[in-house]
Amino acid sequence: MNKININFIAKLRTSGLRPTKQRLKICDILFNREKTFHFSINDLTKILEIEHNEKISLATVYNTVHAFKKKGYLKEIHIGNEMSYFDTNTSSHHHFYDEQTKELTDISSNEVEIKKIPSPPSGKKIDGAEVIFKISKKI
Amino acid sequence: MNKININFIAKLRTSGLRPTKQRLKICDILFNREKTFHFSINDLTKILEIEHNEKISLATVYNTVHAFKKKGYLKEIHIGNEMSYFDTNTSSHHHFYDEQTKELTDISSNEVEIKKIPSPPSGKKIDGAEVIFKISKKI
DNA sequence: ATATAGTTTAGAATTATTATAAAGTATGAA
DNA sequence: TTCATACTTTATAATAATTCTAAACTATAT
Repeated sequence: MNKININFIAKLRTSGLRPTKQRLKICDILFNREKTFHFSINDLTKILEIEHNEKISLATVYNTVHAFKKKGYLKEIHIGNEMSYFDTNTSSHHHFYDEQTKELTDISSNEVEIKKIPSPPSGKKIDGAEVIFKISKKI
Repeated sequence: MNKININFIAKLRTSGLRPTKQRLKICDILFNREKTFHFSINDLTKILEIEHNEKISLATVYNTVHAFKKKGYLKEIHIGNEMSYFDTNTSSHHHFYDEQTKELTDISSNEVEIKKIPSPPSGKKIDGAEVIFKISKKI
């Protein structure tokens, strides 16, 4: 039980989530990283099983990830044709998406500037913009 | 068998797709429209069954839509958390996405201008950019 | 300690999509 | 025309991602 885990315990408690050992383990995997992390539920389950030798029920992995998303600790991304991806970088940012490798890379918000913004449909307001730059191998 | 259908027959033939009655019916629904059309396989199946009283096998609807996509007559879009959506507007363009109603609206390419473009990862080239403007009801 | 509300779990259910393999059909050649 | 053949359609089964369910478990406040 290190300092980092104590922080997670506090973080979860203030969010109204009980700091169970499953949630703490998942926190450890997701948030003890230098770089932001893009993952699917399947990725996370594999990491838990193989790298950490933890057998957390699949339903719990879903529950936890969705709880973290609801609390704003994760962001859900929908790109590509497959399943849901989650991103530990919850700030507004953009992505490179490699259609060949299906790989996602973050682009920080200040690297993109949208000059001309369309006016929203009447009665609607724009909450944000996300750009996906499709990339492929240079030939 | 009107003029429009004859055009579809020619179009399909030149694509190497046989103009079957199922494909022609789907062409009629998708492409005889003023505005571009965003739909899921489920939407299209419902339209076929209810509005046109056609019972085309679900597998055929999938096959046809994917064949049309491969030929470049449809574009697949991945936004929101659900299933695949297809767009009859295959030109490069952007979207408004209403997170409350899950509704998609087209934005033509010339209404958006990206000023600052990030440099792609090494060895990769940028093929295109798509912007999703998230909108919600004005309060 | 203990009651209670929040959590985890295995397994079933649901939903979207793809695969299969048999029956049907468009097409070009004879 | 007729016929062979390759392409299509179809119902059904299979797969895959996700959600539901209800019973067992556990953190927490009293």
